[in-house]
Amino acid sequence: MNVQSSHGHSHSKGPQSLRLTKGAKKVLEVLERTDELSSAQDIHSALRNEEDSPPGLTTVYRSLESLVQLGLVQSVDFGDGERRYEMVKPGEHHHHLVCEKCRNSVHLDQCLVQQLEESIQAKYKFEVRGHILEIFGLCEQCQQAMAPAGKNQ
Amino acid sequence: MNVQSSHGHSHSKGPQSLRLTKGAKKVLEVLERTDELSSAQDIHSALRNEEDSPPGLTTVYRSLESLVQLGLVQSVDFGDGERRYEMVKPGEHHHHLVCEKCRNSVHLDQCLVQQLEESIQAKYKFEVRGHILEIFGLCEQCQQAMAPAGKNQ
DNA sequence: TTAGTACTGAAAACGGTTTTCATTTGCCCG
DNA sequence: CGGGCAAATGAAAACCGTTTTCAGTACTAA
Ligand SMILES: [Mn+2]
Ligand SMILES: [Mn+2]
Ligand SMILES: [Zn+2]
Ligand SMILES: [Zn+2]
Repeated sequence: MNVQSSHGHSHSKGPQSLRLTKGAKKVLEVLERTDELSSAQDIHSALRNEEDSPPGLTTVYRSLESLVQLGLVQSVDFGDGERRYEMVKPGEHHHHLVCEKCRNSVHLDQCLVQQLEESIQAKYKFEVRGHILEIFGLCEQCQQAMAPAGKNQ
Repeated sequence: MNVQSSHGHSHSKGPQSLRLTKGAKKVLEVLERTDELSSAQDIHSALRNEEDSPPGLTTVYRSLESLVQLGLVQSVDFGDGERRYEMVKPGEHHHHLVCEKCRNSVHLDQCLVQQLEESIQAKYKFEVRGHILEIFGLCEQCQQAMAPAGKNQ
């Protein structure tokens, strides 16, 4: 995986390609110091609160696209229409247990699907290339907070 | 699971509730005879091509909402911003292998997540309530169609 | 019939994302 | 130093699936 800084001018890809532009660096900085998942808007407003000339929302989107392609960031889909992003170990990915009550999420340390790829390949002759997997429910704290009192929702 | 016909007037839920309205029946008819996943728009245009007074798109959305709640239909999210729907065995659900080339999908017969719920519960004290899981790749035909000739995409 | 409620649908609103396009940036080279 | 030029940027508009609004209609019970 070949990560280069912007204006490195390697005579390669066309526009919108895999350079770490100024904007992308700022986006990455925000993600670096967050353990939670952030939407494009989250990132954008974080930057507006701290940068003197923050990148526009469009640039944030474009940066995220590059960062995902570079394997430094993954995009996560909770099915609520708003994509979230987070840093990952380069080239890796993971899934989550998302609490429906407090919205916190546990980052799983191993992918449940990867270890099934072979059997899927064998059984269905299907070449797995990617997948979506997110698990929803209640985290330990919210279970407890729910049990004693009258169940809230 | 208590499925009743519209205007059955059980003195229960408020509006927007779990009745099988005229519109919902038509929607269900469309889904009954399709093996593929259908978007709301798909269903809507199917109905416009065959009904003399087809339900509006709004009604299609509302019907799908009810049908999902009734457990007769599941909504599936491929992460492309357009939700799809399909009939399921009442109260059940399943996942798919989606071919990125021909867009056909294999309906899996067992849920990979359900059998992991216990261990997740044990390891993370997380109460699983739901999940998203879809797998993308290449179906057998598309693999073959790809291998011999110059690889298309 | 009448009154009350659920259902319906056209149009507008919504909200996240993408596209457009004119401007700016900054490296390259003469 | 200047242009020259391609990449990067951002404001505004477009997009597009979905939801909301609200006024009209259909149905049912009394
Ligand atoms: Mn994570
Ligand atoms: Mn299916
Ligand atoms: Zn995975
Ligand atoms: Zn499942």
